[in-house]
This record gives sequence, C-alpha cells and structure tokens, in this order.
Amino acid sequence: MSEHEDHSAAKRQQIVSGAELVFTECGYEGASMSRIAAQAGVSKGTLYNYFDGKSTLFAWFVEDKARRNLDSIFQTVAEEDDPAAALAAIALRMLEMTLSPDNLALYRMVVSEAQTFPELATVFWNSGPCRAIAYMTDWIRRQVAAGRLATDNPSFAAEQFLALCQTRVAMQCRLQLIPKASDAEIEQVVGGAVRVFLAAYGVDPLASHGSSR
Amino acid sequence: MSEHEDHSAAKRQQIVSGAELVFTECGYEGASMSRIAAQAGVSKGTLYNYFDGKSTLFAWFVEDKARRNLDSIFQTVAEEDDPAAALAAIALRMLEMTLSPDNLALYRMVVSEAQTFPELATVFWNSGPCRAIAYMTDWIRRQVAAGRLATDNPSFAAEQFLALCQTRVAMQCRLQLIPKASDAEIEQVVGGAVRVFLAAYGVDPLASHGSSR
Amino acid sequence: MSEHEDHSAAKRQQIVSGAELVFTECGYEGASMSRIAAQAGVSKGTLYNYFDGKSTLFAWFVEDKARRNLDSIFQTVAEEDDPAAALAAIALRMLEMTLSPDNLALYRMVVSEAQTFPELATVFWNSGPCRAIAYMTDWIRRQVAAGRLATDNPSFAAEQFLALCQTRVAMQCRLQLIPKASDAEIEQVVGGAVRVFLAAYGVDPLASHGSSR
Amino acid sequence: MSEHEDHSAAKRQQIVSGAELVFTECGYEGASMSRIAAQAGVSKGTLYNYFDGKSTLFAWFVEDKARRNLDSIFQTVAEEDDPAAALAAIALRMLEMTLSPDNLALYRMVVSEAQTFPELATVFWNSGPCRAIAYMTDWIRRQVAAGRLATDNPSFAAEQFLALCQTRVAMQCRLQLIPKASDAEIEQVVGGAVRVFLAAYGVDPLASHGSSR
DNA sequence: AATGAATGAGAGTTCATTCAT
DNA sequence: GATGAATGAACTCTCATTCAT
Repeated sequence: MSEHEDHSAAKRQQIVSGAELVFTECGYEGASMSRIAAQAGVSKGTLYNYFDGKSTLFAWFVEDKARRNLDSIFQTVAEEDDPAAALAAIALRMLEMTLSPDNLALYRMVVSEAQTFPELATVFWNSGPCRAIAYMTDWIRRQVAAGRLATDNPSFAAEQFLALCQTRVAMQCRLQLIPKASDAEIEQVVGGAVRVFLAAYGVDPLASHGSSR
Repeated sequence: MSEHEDHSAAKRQQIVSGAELVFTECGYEGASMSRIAAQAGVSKGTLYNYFDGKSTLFAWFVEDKARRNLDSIFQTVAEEDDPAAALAAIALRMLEMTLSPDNLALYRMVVSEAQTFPELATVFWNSGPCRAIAYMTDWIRRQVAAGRLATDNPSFAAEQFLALCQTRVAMQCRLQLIPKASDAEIEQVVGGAVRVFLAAYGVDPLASHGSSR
Repeated sequence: MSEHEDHSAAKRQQIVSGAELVFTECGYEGASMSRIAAQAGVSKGTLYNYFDGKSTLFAWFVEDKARRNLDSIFQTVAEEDDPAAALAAIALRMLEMTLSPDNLALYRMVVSEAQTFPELATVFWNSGPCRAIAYMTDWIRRQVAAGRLATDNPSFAAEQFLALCQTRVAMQCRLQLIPKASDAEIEQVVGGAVRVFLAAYGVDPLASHGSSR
Repeated sequence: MSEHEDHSAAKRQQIVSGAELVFTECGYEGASMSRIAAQAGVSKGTLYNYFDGKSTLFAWFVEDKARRNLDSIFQTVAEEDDPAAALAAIALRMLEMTLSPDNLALYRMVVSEAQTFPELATVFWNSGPCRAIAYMTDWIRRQVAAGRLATDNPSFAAEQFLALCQTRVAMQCRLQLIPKASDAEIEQVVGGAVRVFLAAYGVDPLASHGSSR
C-alpha cells in the first residue's frame, strides 16, 4: 500500500469522479473518453493506464456510485415503536434515495445499458432495491413477532410497501416529467402508502381507522 | 390530398415500421440510419426526404409505438360486477402491457433519452401510464358511486393500485434481471394488489376477508 | 454492369492506385488510411465504402499488383532454337521482373506481412515464382524431348536455373544495398547462369564448352 | 571502465536480449517498447537511458543478432579433401543458417525495414551473406590452386554456388509458405547444388559424372 | 420522388517518448 | 541510475447527413 497504491487509488478516484460528471450528464453512449479525460483533468492516455476501456470505466463508475450513494440509506432509520411512524420514516427515506438526482441519473443509465451490461444492472439492484427489500422484510418480521403486523409472507408484503412508495412520483421523476417532487406530494405518497399498508397488514384496527378517509 | 398524401403517409409508415425494429433491437444510439433504411427497404436519402433526421424519426417512432401499442389496452377489460374480479382483470391487463418486450424496450429508450428528448417522455407518459390512471380513476369513481368502494381521492387510489401492480416484477424486468415474469409470479402480484387495495378501500368486509392472507 | 458497376469499379481502381503509392512507399504498417484517402483523392469514409478495412484494401492491392505486374512476363519470351540463347532470354526476362522497383517493393511487403497475411504470400508466390517455375519446367521438358537437354527432374532443374538467375543481384536489390543492378552485372549473371546450367544439363558438349570460362 | 562500463554493458545486453524476443515475435512495427521493457525486466524509462529510442534499439538488436548468430557459421566446416563432400558440408551449413527460424525472422525484419533503416541492411549483409561469399571465394581459390576446380572468377562462382543452395526452399520459407523444409528436400537441394556446381567448375570428370542424373 | 456515393467530424484506443521522483 | 505515471499525436473505423443524378 502506502505511496504507490495511495497515489494510484487517488488518481483512479479522480478519474472516476470526472467520469461521473460526464456519464451523469451524457449517458454512457453520449459520454466521450476525450471529455471524461478533460473533466478529470488528465490526458486520454492516462485514462487507459487506469482502466481497460470505456466499458470498464463505466463499470467502475456504476459500482462506485452504487456503493457510495446507497451505503448509508437504512442505517439511520430510527426504530420507532409505533408502526405507522416507523413506516412513514422508512418510506420517506426510500423516496429520498429513489428521487435523488444522482440516483435517477444512475437508474437511467443502468436501465438503458441493461442489455449491454447486465452485470451492472445486478450491481445496481443489489446495492439498492434488493437491500431495501431485505431491510423491510426484516422489519416486518419483527413486527409480526411483536404482534403488531400480520402476514405470512413478509418479503412480499415488504415489496408491496416499497411499490406503494413509488406511487405517482417515481416514474414521473425517472421520465423527467417533473424536475423534482414537492414535499406535499411526497407527504401524500408516504401517508397513503402507510395507510394502505396498515389497512392490509395492521392488526390494530385503530391504526388504520384512526385517520379515516 | 388523396394519392399524394396517401402515398406519402404509407411510405412514412413503412419507414417508421422499419425504424421500430431497429430501435427496439439496438436502442436509440445503437441504431444506425443505414440499418433503418435497409430494414425499411428504402434508401438513406429517402429517410431524409421524410424525416428531418434521426431524432425526428425517433420521435415519430415513439409516438407511433405509444399510440399503437397502448390503444386497445383498456377497451377489452370486462366490466365485472364483483370489484375483486374486475380489479384482478385490470391488474392483469396492466401487467401484460407493462411487461411486454416491446413496451419494456420502449420504456428503456424513453428513460435513457429522457434528458435529450423530454417531449418523448411526455408522449410515452400520456399514451400509457396517464391513460391507465384516468381509466382507473373513472372506474373507482363509479364503484364509489355504487357504494362498493370508499375513498375521497379516487385518482390517488388509482395510482396506488397501479403502483401495487408493479410489485416485484416490474423493475426486475426493466433491468433485465429476469428474462420474463412467470405466470405464478404475475398471479401472486395481481392477487396481492387486489387484496391490499380492497383492504384499504373496499366497503364490503367480506371482500377483503374472504381470501385471508 | 454498365454505369453502376463501371463507376464502382473505376472508383475501386482509383483507390487501389492511391493505395499502391502509399503502401509502396511506407509499407503496410506505415501506410495510414488517411494518407491513402488523400493520395486517392477521396475521403476516409469512401475508403470504407469500398473496402472493409485496411487489411482488405491491402489484399486487393497485393492481388492487383501481382496480377498486373506479372501478367505478361512470359508471354513474350521468344522461342529460340538455340537453348543457350533461349535460356539467356528467359533469364533476362526473369531478372527484369524480379528487380523492377515495384516488384521489389511488393516482395518486401509480402515478406514482412507473411505472418499476418499468409494468403497474400500465396497469391504473390502463385502469381510470380510459381508460374516462372511452371514455364521453365515446361520449356525444359520440351528441350529434353528434343534431345537438347538431359535431366530426369525437369522441375528441379528449372528451379535451379531460376535460383542461378538470382546470383549476386537479387538479395542486394531486395535489401536496397544497391539502388539498381547495372546492365553489365545483369549480363554477367545471365551469362553465368546459362553457362552453369548447360554445363550440368546440356547434351551438346560444344554448347557448354563453346564459351569457355 | 570496469565496473561502471561492465554494469552498463551487462544491462544493455539484458535489454537487447529482451528486445530480441519481442522483435523476433512481433517484427519492428509490432513490437512495443512496453513489451520489450517487460520482457527485458526493466522499466520503460531505463530503455531510454540506454538507447535513444526504438529505432536505435532495433539497430542494436540487428547488429547483435547478426554478430551472434552468424559468428560460428563457417568455423566448424570440416576441411574435407574431396571437393564434393566439402561443398555438400558447406551447403548444408549455409541452409541451416538461412532457414533457421531466428534468421528468417531477422531477414524479414531487415527486408521490411530496408527503406527505413538502410544501414541495417548493410549490417545484415556484411554479417551473413557477404562473409559466406568471402569464405566460399577463399575456398574455391584454394581448390583452383590445388587443381581441383577451374574458374577465373572465384568470387562469382562462389555466389553462384550460394544461389544454387537457395533453390526451392529459401523463398518458400521466407514467405512462410512452408513451415519448415524437410530433410529430404534439403538433401536434394544440397546434392543438386553440388552436382551442378561441379559440372560447371569441376576438373575431375569423375566427380560430376560419378553420380549421374 | 428516390437514390446511394461521398463526406468529415469524431469516436475509442495505442504507444513512443518524457520527466519528476 | 532506475522508475513508471503521464502525455498527446496518430491510428483505424463509424455514421448522420448531404446532394448530384
């Protein structure tokens, strides 16, 4: 390690950071190695000293982005006692992640290159959605054990909740139909997801009937 | 009009049809005008006689595809008396559409070019998801009027139902993580969406409790 | 045929002619497609409309050159009655061909790319040396039948005569050690080849002793 | 001198040896300085500390190769009393040298770069063919003095003999038309060269008629 | 109206060479 | 003296677009 590897790693990161900007702006096909080199502040030749080629660099970028962006998503979700409050917190967190500009750009790229780089789709999936499902499943299981939720398929229920969180805003943001979801919209989506989910899986009738519509 | 325009319109359609095959197989960037010309059985020059350029042709393709593919989606949904059966029929229909290879390819293209062609994202949205929401909203309104569902925001409820339909399979298909959703999976998603939706918005307790979870 | 093919063939020839100049001057590796395009008076893109790539163009050039340069080599060799005179005429012809600047350049290229383009080496061989051997073999056979030469292996004798023709000058010219063989040198080589050959294979003692060494 | 220069000379040789492998395998253009450095076990920078550049290194390689490979060619040729046996031994030796893979590769390189590096062609010529001619000339002179051969131009006769040795196999090997000459072929070429040479220049009629054709 | 030959800018990639360490 | 990271010019090849026929 030490100097050599540090230096090497630093330069790699510098290049990946430059690549991030260009890929995010132009997409995989639209990004040119020349532009990435310029953005990273290195020569084109240096790009090829550090990465085998454009596709390799793209793979590094996706993995880097996936790892960095999604690392701390679920670590900070407070463990509330009230299922409704906990669900709302989780949903909010999910939406923030899903709708962040960086992740939207990443999603678009991964989707558009899914045929060319199937392994990157897997990386993306594992780093985000898959972990969200695992986290939710675990949380639901604990609630079921505590008698606060009822379902015999926690993993499917988890996926349903996450699907509900994508009501209205997710696809519109992915398609860039709206530049950014408003707080009011997010609140509505989160509230709606929690209500519907608890109506289906909650054991306490008060929880779902409390705020009747 | 008549002969000239007919002829003209026929040729345009011939070109767009050729473009469809190539765009669907290669994506926007990957499709070359040469290959589209060959596929359409015309010369490259003719392409430019009928369309300003690649991006214009792409726009025509997306609109054509959106219109043709999504035209008959909701026309054939039987109007069942039982809300659960009706919802299941609608959900199945939705999923068939969403997961058809052609529509997945179109979705990927529209998403990946959302930054470059924002107007195409709108076309796509209006031709599919937007109309699905409108249809669902309308249907829910009628059910509410008939006393079979209860909600004060039919449009939002509609969007939630459609979001529930995308549980599990939609993103995985879009990312090409799985080649095709199995019938069993589809059934599970559809059944789950109907159950959760009716638990939240159904008025007849039997409807939602009938098939216990 | 007619206009299209004529036009096409003419342009191909125009390009091959441009390629010939550049390949001959720079060799295969040293020749750049840009320079060939400029030399041929067409754009780089046009090169690729007519030839799949550099290697294909090179193959066309070699075959064209081989065909054109060597076509008429042996057609005009006079059929002398005197074996010594006939051999001298053939030898002279052979040397002219072997030592012509164009053929030397072609030889150098074919030799240097023999590993990369083995089929071109075969083309070169078949178009020149191989035909020379066949011609000589045939001629010797007729002389043997006429009782003017004696050998039971005409083909090997032919190859020996052609080898003798390459005494002194051939390798030096191939290596560019001398810019051009002088007439005196050529005469000496030709005379020497004839003398040695007839000493070995002539039946008339006068023929080989006539011009004493 | 001594330590510094020894050290320096050793490193130079180490580099040249690495270069030999790569040049022989890839040719001049195909060899990259990176690969030569790796093969020689030094850094790219060191290459340039010892040699001005690729062309200089190539020149050193050619000279080294020429010197080393051809050094001992004629030292071990037994001095037979019988001219026919001696000629056969010499011819065999010549062919072994000419057709050895290393020398073929060197020949191809020198020929292909003859325009770019004319001085290397001279080096190659002087180290091999030229010395072979000198050796043969000397030998013939001694045979003439001993009354075993007759010619008034020993040098030209020598060149003729060496040309005869290249019958059939030499060009085919240079063009890689055949991977390797068989022993039978070599024997035939050697035998044929000796026979023809002695028919022309031998004084003992028995020598050339002994093995009649 | 239809053609397709021609274009040329720009893509990804390689590599001999330099120079700060 | 040795290193190898950095360079940038040059490479082959592609393709959207134009225009004379």
